[in-house]
Amino acid sequence: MATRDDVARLAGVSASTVSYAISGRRSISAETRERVLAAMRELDYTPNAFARGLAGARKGILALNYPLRDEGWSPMEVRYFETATQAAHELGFQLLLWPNAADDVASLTALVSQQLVDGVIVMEVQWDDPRVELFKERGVRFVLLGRNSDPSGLDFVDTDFRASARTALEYLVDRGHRDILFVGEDRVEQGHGPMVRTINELEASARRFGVSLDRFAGPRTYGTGRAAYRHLATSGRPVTAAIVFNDQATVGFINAAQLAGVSVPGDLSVLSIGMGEEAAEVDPPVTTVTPPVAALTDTAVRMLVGAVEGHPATQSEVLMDAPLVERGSVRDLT
Amino acid sequence: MATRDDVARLAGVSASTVSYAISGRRSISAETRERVLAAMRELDYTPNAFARGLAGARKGILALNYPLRDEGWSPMEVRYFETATQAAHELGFQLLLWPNAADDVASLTALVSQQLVDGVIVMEVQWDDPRVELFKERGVRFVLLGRNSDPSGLDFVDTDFRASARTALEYLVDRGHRDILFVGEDRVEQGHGPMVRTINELEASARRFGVSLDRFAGPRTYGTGRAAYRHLATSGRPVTAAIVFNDQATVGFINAAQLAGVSVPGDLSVLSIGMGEEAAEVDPPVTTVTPPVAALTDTAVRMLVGAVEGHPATQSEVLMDAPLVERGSVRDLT
DNA sequence: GCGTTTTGTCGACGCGCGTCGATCATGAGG
DNA sequence: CCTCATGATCGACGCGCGTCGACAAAACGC
Repeated sequence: MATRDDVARLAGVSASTVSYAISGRRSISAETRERVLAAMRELDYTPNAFARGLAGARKGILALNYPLRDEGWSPMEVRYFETATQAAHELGFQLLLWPNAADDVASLTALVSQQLVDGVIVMEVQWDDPRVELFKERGVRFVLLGRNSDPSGLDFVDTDFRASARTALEYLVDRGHRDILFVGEDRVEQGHGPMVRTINELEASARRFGVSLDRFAGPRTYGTGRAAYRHLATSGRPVTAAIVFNDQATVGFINAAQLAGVSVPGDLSVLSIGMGEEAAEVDPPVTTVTPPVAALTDTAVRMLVGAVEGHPATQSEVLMDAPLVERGSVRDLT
Repeated sequence: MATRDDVARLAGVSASTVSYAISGRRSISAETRERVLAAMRELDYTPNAFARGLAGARKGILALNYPLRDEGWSPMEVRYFETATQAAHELGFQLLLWPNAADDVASLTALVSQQLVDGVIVMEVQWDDPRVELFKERGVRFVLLGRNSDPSGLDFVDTDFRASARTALEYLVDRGHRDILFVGEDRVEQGHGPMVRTINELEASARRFGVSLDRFAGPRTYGTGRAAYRHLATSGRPVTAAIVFNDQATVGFINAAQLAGVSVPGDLSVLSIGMGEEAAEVDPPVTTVTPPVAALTDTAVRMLVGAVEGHPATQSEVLMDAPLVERGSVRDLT
């Protein structure tokens, strides 16, 4: 493998000139730069990542701390990782996945202490998240993809789940639905921000609109959807529409209804919060309110990279709206 | 951040002694080692990853080259990544995801030239895969998770798809099924090894058993399953069982059948190749023949790490069986 | 008792690069 | 003609660690 010295020798310049020709941090005559670049091409030279990381301030590696649950990843979660990786690569960074749990402070400390990464993107942020303290103490740069209970002064990017919940409920109410079932995940107690904010807002809005809101929750599985339908069928409530914030359960819910002879959306409307493109593949295609995953991760990665490279942060607290995509799984009763 | 010199000073030894106390590559008296370890603990010292990578032979980073398709990842694919990450972490390595396509030689070359990684695990291996040549030329250590058309002399770990296909077909034939539909993916032309090997073996076995085998293929989507059922319904063939090698399509296929009033497995049996644990969540739970993902990635990672650390390879060509898990989606006609 | 290995430790060097200070040539300004 | 700023380049150093050779002390063989 060619090194900087090889390039310098071939180009007939000093080693530091090669560095400056690459980085552009000092002025180099056009002619010299050309000679250097030509030598680099000829030798097929690429700077050694470890030497750069050791000598310079920028290491070129980011970490995505994404706690994995037993259920594995849903398509949406995969997209977070996918788009984050892509955004990082576009900016010349590598992306490491750290699947450690939020409270696995020991492992995270060990990882961080190696000084391998320039910063961390923190996923699945809890209401009271120990990672915030940990990274602050250690002087590790980080951006939250989500929010804890008090995110003031922190860099974060999050979906505005209160607004999403309002959007979803209003959409149903506008179409004449007055008896609604909410199917969520059983993670409220664990301080899952999106679920907490969604439920709070749904209940507030339901009260305001004067509509009835039943609730059901379970793990993120197909089976939870079926269980939710059984719950609905046996509850005796005159539910005409369901909001499902549990992507795996959505399909199970719809299938269970259909197998019971209930038509969707003829007899029962379904609106999903959080399902991705796969919602278009279901029969019927599902109307969704979905976080703008690519925009979220893109913003988070750029914020982190901006901090690493010393650009002044243009914005450090970002809330994004989740757009509603109509696909026909909600019937208009009016 | 404390450095090796700080530890040495506190322990009253030289810097190199600290290194040897950590690595154990030279004998150190028990007493000295204890002093060093105590100093490390006191200063909360962790060796700097970049310095290690620069000075030593081992870099502590592996790459997983996993070409991502537009459909994103299925649960199975996620598990490959997940288990590989875990295996790497257990062995003290970090794992980078390189989602570059197999024929994106330029990008892969650029990544490899940075010398950031000790080796690469190659996923989605094609019949004629340019990466094999690329990595060989560049002297990059790699292990194939899969096989190209001529894997002799290469390190690889793969599922024995011929055996899996045989297992699946025999299972159905043993239970009296004589008219079978195979639903696959439309990736045969692109040289997708598992699909090619499976189809070849299925056709050979079908001929041997004297059973009829219809075929349908499509992208890895829920919709493909529905299309497959329409195909079956309009074909007029007396099909009693389907083998589906397309995890997303499996659910769509079953649902379409059920909505048409066809009971699974009462009227139609379904056996999936390649679905993971999520098969248990479907209604009815689906009988599967599934690659041992964790064992595969574990073996691949260990092979790679073994090579990196200079252990003699115990085995460099591994074929693993995909076990059949009965879950009740196949009816016994005998 | 004296050579000879073994054990434990130290100092020095190199990995490949980013960057600081110094140098030298050039041209502008007086 | 002499300053003084500017542009272009070079040499040296340091980042933090792994490892080699050297060396003193201890253990061994006879």
